[in-house]
Amino acid sequence: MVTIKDIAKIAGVSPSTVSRSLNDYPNISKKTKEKIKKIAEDLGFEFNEAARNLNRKKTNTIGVIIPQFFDDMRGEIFFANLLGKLIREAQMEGYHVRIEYEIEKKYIRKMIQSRSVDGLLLMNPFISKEDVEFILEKNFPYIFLHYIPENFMNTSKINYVRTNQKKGGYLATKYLIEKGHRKILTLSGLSINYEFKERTEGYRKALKEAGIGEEYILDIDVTFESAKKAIKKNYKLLKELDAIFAQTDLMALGAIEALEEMSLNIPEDVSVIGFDNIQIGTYFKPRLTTIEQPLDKLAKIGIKNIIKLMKDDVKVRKFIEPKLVIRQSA
Amino acid sequence: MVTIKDIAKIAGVSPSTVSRSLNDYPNISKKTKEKIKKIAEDLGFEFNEAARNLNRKKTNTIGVIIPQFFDDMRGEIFFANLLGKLIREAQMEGYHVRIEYEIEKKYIRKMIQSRSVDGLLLMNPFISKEDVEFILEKNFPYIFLHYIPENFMNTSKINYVRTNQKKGGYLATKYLIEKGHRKILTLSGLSINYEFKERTEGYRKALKEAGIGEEYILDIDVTFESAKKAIKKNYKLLKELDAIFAQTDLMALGAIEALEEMSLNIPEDVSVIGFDNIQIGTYFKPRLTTIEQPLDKLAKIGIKNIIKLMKDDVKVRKFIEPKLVIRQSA
DNA sequence: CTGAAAGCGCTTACAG
DNA sequence: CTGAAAGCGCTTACAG
Repeated sequence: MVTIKDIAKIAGVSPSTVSRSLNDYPNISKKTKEKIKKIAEDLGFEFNEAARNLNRKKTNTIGVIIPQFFDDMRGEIFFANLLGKLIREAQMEGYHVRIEYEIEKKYIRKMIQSRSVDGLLLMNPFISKEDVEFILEKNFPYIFLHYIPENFMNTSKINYVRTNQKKGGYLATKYLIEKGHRKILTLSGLSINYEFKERTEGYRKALKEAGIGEEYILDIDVTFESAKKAIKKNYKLLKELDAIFAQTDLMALGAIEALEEMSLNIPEDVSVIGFDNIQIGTYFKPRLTTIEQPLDKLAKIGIKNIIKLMKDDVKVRKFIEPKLVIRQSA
Repeated sequence: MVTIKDIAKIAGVSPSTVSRSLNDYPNISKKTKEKIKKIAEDLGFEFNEAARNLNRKKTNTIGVIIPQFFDDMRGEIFFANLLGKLIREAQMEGYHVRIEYEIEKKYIRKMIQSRSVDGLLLMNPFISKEDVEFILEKNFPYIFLHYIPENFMNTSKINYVRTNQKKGGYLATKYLIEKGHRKILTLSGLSINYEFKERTEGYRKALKEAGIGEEYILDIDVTFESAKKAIKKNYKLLKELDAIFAQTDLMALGAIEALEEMSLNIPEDVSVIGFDNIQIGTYFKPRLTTIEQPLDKLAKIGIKNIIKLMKDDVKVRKFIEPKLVIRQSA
């Protein structure tokens, strides 16, 4: 492997000069700088990353902690290549990304103490209190991405970048109301995660604004199958309804399948709106109307801000606005 | 940050002894070893990664090069969380993974020369000849994962882990034949990538084995839309056919939508089989019969073998066997 | 069983 | 504009 020492020897200068030249320091004569760059180029020299990191006390890499359920069904489909987007954004800013599951209790601690990363994007809702407190106490640069652990929801001093879930629920419900629907069922997963509570809050807010008194909330598993089952089971209730707000697209698809098997037409008999905007919705018939959580923005804003935070110790509290995507199902 | 020097001072020993203790060298008295471990634990000590990497001349990380089209539609859907699987497998083996797009011409070279990674999993079919030759010449540990660049297809000295595409095409076609079909159309993407050529070879092999003379091959874009269009356009041809082997699931779904719009029933009038086994196929009606490319195996075998190769300089040439998944569409 | 010393490949304050 | 020297935090051959 070629080092700056090798180059120094060939060029007849000191290693310091080589370092300065290759790093484009100002106080180096054009002549030697060019000579040295030429030699480095010819030899295919690249700085040894470990040596640099050790000396500079930074790694130019952003740690990303992903949740265990990331490769479950829901994760797989919803997070469609979020990792790819994070990698791309980081690379565009000149950083690397170190994506990991938190495989042991003190894993995050370890990443920090070993100085493996310069900052942390935390995407795990189940991150332990101890871990978070450690990060806070060390004043280590971090941002909660997409999720906030529930016990920190109400703390004001937390950094985050996440979708405005309540707004999403509100948009979905308001759209249905504007279409003339009054009896609107929402399929939620209240017991699973607070984001469903927030979506439901949005649902309520829209109903209230429209002066609609009746709520229909079903708290179920957030899967295709359980949505399908729930719709079939509540056959009677359904007769009175005119629209469904499913709080994930997969639930929406399950609901639609149930409705079709009951010979109901969508959206003529019942309108259905989903949440997430997974790509599948594009291929299903009827094409799914839904609320988009813009993952590319999540990635871009997350990366940009953790980098800013690594430099300046600013506060980062950003909401990403969800978007109504109108297609055929509602 | 706490270092072994700090621990040494507290324990009243030399840094060497601390290093040896924490690394569990045999020739250290139980007593001091335990004492030192206790102190390290109390202080929350972790080895500085950069220092270790510099000294040991390795990083414990595997580089993964992903293709630019990774976040295109096809990539997004087909590669469903392949990255997550790679990360998980690597972590289970005690390694990190550095996933990157090849953003500039000599990026791979740079990763090698800067000693950022110990080995490379190459997943880009468009990797340049120069890059590959550089890797080969440096004798740097690498494996082609899933793809092999076309100009190296016929070289015998290449390391790879990939799905047996020909076998996949064969299995799909053979299944259709066994179901009694004779006039089988295949929707391929011959001009896009050699993997489609291989699937088509498999198709041909199965036909030949069954003594079927007629081939129906459509070379189109491998998208939902173009498959749909192709089917509609070839309406006449279709009247004679009894089955379709679409070489991606998305094409299968496009074909199905076209057939349904033409009031044909699946599988009664026309059987359709796909390729990939993307998750969407599970939710569509009719549920998609398809050929699975087992991505979890790809990840696991890829990671396991690059690690082996980093240690031993063995040859790695592994095919992953695709699997027939029978559901409803054929 | 333990320590002193050299070295991994850089960067940079200091001196000239 | 350039060099010698110290230091980043480890590991390990050598000596005892």
